[in-house]
Amino acid sequence: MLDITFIRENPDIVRAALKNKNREGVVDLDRVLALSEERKTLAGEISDINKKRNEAQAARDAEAGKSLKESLKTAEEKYQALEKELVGMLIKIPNIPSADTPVGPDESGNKVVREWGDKPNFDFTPKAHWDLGRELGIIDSEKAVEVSGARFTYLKGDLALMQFAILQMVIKILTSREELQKIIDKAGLKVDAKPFVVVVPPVMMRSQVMNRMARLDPIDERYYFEKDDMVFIGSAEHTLGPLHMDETIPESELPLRYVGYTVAFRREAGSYGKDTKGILRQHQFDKIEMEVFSKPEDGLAEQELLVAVQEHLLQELKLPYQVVLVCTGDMGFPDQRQIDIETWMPGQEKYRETHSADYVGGFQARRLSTKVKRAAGESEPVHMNDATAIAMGRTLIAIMENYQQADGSIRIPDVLQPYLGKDKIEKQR
RNA sequence: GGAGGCGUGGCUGAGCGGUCGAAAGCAGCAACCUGCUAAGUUGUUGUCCGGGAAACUGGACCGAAGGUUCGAAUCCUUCCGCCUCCGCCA
Repeated sequence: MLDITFIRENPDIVRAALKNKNREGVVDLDRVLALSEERKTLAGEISDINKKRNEAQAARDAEAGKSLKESLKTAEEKYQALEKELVGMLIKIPNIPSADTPVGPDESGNKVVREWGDKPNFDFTPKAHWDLGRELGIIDSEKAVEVSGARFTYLKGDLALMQFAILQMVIKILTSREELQKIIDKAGLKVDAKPFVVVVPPVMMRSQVMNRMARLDPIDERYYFEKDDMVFIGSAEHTLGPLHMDETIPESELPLRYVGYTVAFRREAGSYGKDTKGILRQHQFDKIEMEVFSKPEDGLAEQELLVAVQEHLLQELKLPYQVVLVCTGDMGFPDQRQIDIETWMPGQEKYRETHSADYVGGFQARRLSTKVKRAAGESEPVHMNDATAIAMGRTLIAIMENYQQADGSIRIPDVLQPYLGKDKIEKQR
């Protein structure tokens, strides 16, 4: 949610943001501004009534007390109705894109800012991961369909082990001040190398808190348990973000950096028939996610750090990728700036999205009520960043397709070999 | 799942219908004092919203939302959370 004061002072910027997201018809900004004025006036009236009421009570004036009680009730009911309508509209207003975000209608407007790595040259026709997976016996989709339905798979044997190897590699880097310092130096950044705290967060949460995270809509994308009013998370970000809700953090303690490992659930409503083969688009996949709480002025630099971490991980795995600055029409609702990384998938001859880094500013913190206490004494919403460290399924795909050999086996990336104790994946059952 | 208990300021904890934004202690801050690794004395210290240049001032806040009452931290209802015992369980 945006700050109402900001909206009042910058209606044109907000109007532009609505236009970019095709939400002009969804939110009547003039109504929002009128409501906020009305709310202010009414709050003053309520305060006055309360003053008189306190006086009546002190005088034990029953008659005046009764009548004031009535006026208070009327005023408060009006205030609540107004507040409800106002907030209902406020939460439909997307965040304001950063100055360097390209303007565009959809993903066609995204901008590739850099590429890394050489795409592999094969002297044979490279296979897609679903064929490799089936032939090697490390992905079983047929049985998963019978047991769980479409968009579920069994990862087996060395492929499952590779997932754990990646997890260990990533955790080792993110918890090491020295490793982070190397990444920071390499990227030419000026941030502290404070290590990430490892978290295993809940995968279910109250729908109400998900709403405060501005991630409940569209509800069709969530697995929702009506009986308990709970939703499955679509990312560790959803339960890492509220880790400090209703808290005020002294600025000396920031930044707070977390890395969470969870399964993520996506209903994939509306993507029927898209990417149905293999493990690219699953209802369930494991993911390592980073979440950072920072001072507002450090938010963009923290995003740069998260992107640098993502790039470092892909470079360690020697996977070719491109970094994409996501445009206004394609970026997430709470995002101020979104940077995606797409990794080369030779079996499909395409770059596919494997990482996303979302800088949301104070957009989520405002409703979560996570604040920073400045040294001078005042407090304001903290700024938040969330970013993929590794989306397991898609990273496994990239490794399988980039490291495939003429004989149908898959070479294991050098950095992962120590964790797996071998150098290639061969046919197994 | 059954039975009982409890949610008060940064912490501990009193208050059980008006004199309560709330005792006391601890912690914090300031001044004074003191020669031994810091103690003592005194004063002071909650958050949020509005008005004011400021001093200051009006309002709200005792888990949350409703209700009773002229008046609620105190009584009632619902919800959320925590604790103890029993049952069950990884």
